[in-house]
Amino acid sequence: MSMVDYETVMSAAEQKCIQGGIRFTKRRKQVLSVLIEADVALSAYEIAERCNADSDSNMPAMSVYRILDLFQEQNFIHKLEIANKYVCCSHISCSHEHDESQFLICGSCRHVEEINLCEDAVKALQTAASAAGFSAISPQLEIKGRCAQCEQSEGKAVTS
Amino acid sequence: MSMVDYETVMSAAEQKCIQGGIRFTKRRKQVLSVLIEADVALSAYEIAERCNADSDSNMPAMSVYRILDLFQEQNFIHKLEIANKYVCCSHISCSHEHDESQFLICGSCRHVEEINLCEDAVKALQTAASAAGFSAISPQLEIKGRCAQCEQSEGKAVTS
DNA sequence: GCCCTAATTGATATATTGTATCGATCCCTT
DNA sequence: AAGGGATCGATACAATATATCAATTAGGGC
Repeated sequence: MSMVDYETVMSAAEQKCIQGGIRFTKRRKQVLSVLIEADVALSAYEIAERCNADSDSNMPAMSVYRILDLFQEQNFIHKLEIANKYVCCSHISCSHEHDESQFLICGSCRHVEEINLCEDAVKALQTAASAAGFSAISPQLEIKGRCAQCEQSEGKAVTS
Repeated sequence: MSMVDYETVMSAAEQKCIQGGIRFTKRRKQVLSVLIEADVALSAYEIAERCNADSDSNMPAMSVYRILDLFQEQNFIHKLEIANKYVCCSHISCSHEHDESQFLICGSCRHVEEINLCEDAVKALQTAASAAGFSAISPQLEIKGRCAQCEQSEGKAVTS
C-alpha cells in the first residue's frame, strides 16, 4: 500500500483510464489517493470521511461506491468481502498481468495482511474448484485467521 | 446439508447443548431445522422468513441473529462472510474433531458449493499464514469463483 | 411445590453497508 | 455551438447487523 510511490501509481492509473476511455476526475483522484495512502483496508464510508477530512470537499458515500465499482473493473483496487473493506491493488503500476493476491484477515480485529502463496497451493485450489464445476476462481483469495496481537491478548475463538 | 439425517443431526445438537449447559429451545430448534433442510446458504432474514412460513410462529430477525451467534460458538453452523449467509455444518453429528471446510462461492449468483481440499494445499495456506504472523487460520475457507452456469450464461467478469 | 437466579426472549431503536433512480452538469466530438 | 454520452448530486430505500433493556421462562436448591 505505501510501499509503492504515490506519483507513480497515480500517473499509471491516469494512463490506464485514458487507454480505457474513462476520465480520471477529481473525485476519482481523491478516492484513489486515500486508498494509496491508507495503511489499512477502509470501508466505503471511511473513504468518504477521509476525503472530507482536510478540505472543503463534500464526497458523498454514493459517489465513493460508484468510484469503487469502477476501480474494481479497472483492477485498481480489491474488495475484501470478508471485511467489507477496500484496498489499493499493489500492482497498478506494473505492466505485467494482474497477479494473484491473497489477504489474511484477522477474525477479531479485522487487521489485513497481504501474503504471497506458493504456486502449488494456488494450483491445488484451482483444481479443486474446477472439479466442483467452478470454471474460474477469483485471482484474489481471502483467508480468515487470527493475527499475532489478538492471539496474544485474549482467548476468544475465531468464529468459524 | 441434506445428505445427513435430520433426526440424527437434531439429537446430536441437543446432546451437545446439554453438555455445554445451554438449552435447545423451540426457537433454536426452528432455526437449526431450517438450516438442515435448506439446500442453499441462507441469510439471517431468509431464515426468519422460513421459520415463519408455515406456522403461526413469529420469529424476529433479532432472535435469528442471537441464535446464529450461539450456533457459531457451538460449531453447529458456518457463516459465509463473502456471501453474508449461513450454512449448517456438515459435521454436527460427527464425534471426531471439527473438520476443515472449504466453500466455493460464485461471485455472480452467490451459489455455494462445499469442497474438500487436499491436505497439502491446506498446509501451504497454514504455512503462509504463520509466516505473516497469523498464528491460526480459520478451519473454514471461502473461495470466490464463478460457477459453471454463470460462466456459460454471460461474460461479465468476476469482481476481483 | 415455591422461590431465586440465570438464561432466554421480546421489543424497539439504531448503525452499517450497499443499491436504485433520476435529473443536472460536465466535457468531448462533430 | 450543439448533441450526446459520461459523470455527478441528491434522495430514497434495501439489506445486514448490533445495542439495549425490560419481560418471560426454565432449572436447581429449599
